Amino acid sequence: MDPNPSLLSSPSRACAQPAELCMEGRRNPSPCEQGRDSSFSWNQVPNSSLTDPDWFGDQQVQAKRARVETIIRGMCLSPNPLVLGSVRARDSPSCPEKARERKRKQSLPMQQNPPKPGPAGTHGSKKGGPHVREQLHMLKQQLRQLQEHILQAAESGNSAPGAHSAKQRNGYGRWPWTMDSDQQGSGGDLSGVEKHRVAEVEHQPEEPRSLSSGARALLEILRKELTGAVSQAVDAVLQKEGLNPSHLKKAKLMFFFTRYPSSNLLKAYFPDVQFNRCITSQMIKWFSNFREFYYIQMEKFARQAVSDGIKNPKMLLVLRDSELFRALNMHYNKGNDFEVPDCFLEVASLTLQEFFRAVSAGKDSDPSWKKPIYKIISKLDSDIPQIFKSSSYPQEPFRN
DNA sequence: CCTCAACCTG
DNA sequence: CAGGTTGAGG
Repeated sequence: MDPNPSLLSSPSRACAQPAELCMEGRRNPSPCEQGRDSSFSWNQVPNSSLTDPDWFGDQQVQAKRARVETIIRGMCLSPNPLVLGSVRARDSPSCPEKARERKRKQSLPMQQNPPKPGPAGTHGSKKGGPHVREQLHMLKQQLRQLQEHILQAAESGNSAPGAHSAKQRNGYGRWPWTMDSDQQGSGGDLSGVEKHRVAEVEHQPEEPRSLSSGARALLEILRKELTGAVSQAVDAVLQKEGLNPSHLKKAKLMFFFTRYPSSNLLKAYFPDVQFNRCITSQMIKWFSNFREFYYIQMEKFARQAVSDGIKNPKMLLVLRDSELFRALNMHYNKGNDFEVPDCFLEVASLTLQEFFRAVSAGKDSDPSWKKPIYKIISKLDSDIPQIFKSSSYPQEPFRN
């Protein structure tokens, strides 16, 4: 119940004691208290940062989306979706669930009998993408079911002659209405356009009626259904496919609050990610890399301070106009579209001071001299603002 | 054994 | 940033 969270004495001290120093560059009285129920000043976040139209420029995501859509369209047109294999191909390296191959094998001595006839060097079967393939297959089936339903509906609820011709032309894997929508749109972008298209259809009061109103209404419904299905499919596939650039960006921002996130925490803050071993360890790895950069910078600047003849560690503060801050901000908040929380500056200052103390005391002769520092810093994680729990944060801050 | 984090490398 | 390696710890 202590209102003053007692995480070590250090963290608070960093800013509480040398008030004179802190005052220099600090703009606000530390908003990020470490208390359990600390209230984060999120709402006051940067009006300025919201003006950036390219906030988390999701061009990569869009590109990816376009690819997926192309694939899905391919599924519609080709009964033999070989295309699937090339789906993910490049960017994200697949994570072949490190098949723990128990090497105790060899109950048979000598003669290595590699049952794998495969070409040397290639990993047997698993070379295909991760789960994307399965997912696409599922989606394909779903679309197929939809097709069936549609046909059934068409047969039962419609006596118009026009409908029959449509049904007859509907060969395996060929859907007339998909052609139709392909024709009116620009080839590439489905999703974005798609939704508008649906809206258009809905509001279109009347079209030239060459078909019975029943048939026409049905077709419209069908089109709606299909576009909806495709849209969902795209989203599903996209969700994929593991971690995307916006996830990375979000993770970097989260680093301002937590240097040592637990996997549970990550799960809580990335609700749109389906965690499995690979994804989890990849994210953990991200933070590991973040820390690496962070500590390297700290050490670098600490040594600099030492060689500059600085004596009092308290003199070392990471302020928003410092070089160190620029380096860190550049790394974790490149677009500078996020306001770095003060709690991070405090932790950074403390880290810097710890490195300074260690180096100036010659502790760095010990191979594991950093360990104690890591231990200290690992206890200084702050709570992460709830907004981060939104899957769409910081994406589309202006959604509606 | 297995996991995790630091470390090193590309 | 991802891979691979290593050493500490459960």
